[in-house]
Amino acid sequence: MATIDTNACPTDSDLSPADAEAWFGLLHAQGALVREVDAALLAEHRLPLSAYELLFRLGANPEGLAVSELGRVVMLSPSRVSRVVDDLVALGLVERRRCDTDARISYVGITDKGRDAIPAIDATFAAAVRRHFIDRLTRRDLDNLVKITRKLAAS
Amino acid sequence: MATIDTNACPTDSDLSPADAEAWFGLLHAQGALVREVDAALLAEHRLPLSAYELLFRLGANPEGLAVSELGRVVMLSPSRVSRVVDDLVALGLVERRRCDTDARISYVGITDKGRDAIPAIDATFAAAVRRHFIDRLTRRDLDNLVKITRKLAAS
DNA sequence: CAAGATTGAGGAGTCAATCTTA
DNA sequence: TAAGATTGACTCCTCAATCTTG
Repeated sequence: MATIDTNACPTDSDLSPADAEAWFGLLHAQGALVREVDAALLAEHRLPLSAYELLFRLGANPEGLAVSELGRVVMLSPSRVSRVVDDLVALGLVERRRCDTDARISYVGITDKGRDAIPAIDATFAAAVRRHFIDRLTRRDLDNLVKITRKLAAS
Repeated sequence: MATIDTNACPTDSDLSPADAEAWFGLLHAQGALVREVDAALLAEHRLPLSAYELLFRLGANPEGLAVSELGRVVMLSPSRVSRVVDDLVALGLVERRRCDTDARISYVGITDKGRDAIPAIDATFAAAVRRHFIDRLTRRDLDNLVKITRKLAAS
């Protein structure tokens, strides 16, 4: 309903109605998507999406990642990463490790407990993403989306 | 860089690498997009993107919209709308109007000052959206995106 | 009681300032 | 001095509780 209203209202913007629909459509669809997946993770594991993404990246990098590297990978500021890591450390899923060659760096690595926890969390994540995103689109749609987001990322 | 790392790392997720790239690619590209447009609006008019969108919808509805309607159109909670409206009222761009037939409803309408302010604000918005989004894609990409977001919105 | 709007509390995220080490 | 991490103060946003009116 809201979406139809939004799209049906060809505003006075400098943007053409088609361009405006592309922008607001993306904005709103993606907002709804993130809300759904975040809510599923929160409900089943009390972890927000950003904590999941951090944990997931650390699972793929057992040697650990510096806070700033982690921030680049998940697109979060160092300060936010630092606080999410605090939370994950409190849960025992992750640990901070000293760097021998440069004491300024704080490596973050997954713990055994964290590694054990990943499959269940990932199942929740994957189910939500499939249900609200993947399964609603064709393979062709997804390919197009990847092409588009790659173009946008090349800035 | 960050994007390439992200995409190049074919995680252990239940999601296929292609599906994961579509999800995270969309997540990250859209996050960056919103940041850019929001920053432009903030820098040039001291208004966040959500205030712009409210103002813009009200410009297209001179008779005014109820707070809850406005929330549906811009995809914000009623409480958030209420506070953004506070800010816009303080700036004199918008006003609250009583509803004669149902005193529970608070209509929000644009003021003359608000109407006068729209063109400059919209120019900033449109320029930012073009620069970071529209101009980076082909017409075909945008059509595909609209098709995709429509499918996603039909939930 | 239910619906619309507002307020309070709190989560998620940022930037700027600070602390430590190179 | 500058780089990496953390902390403080702030914004944006939501949910739950409250107030008012139907």
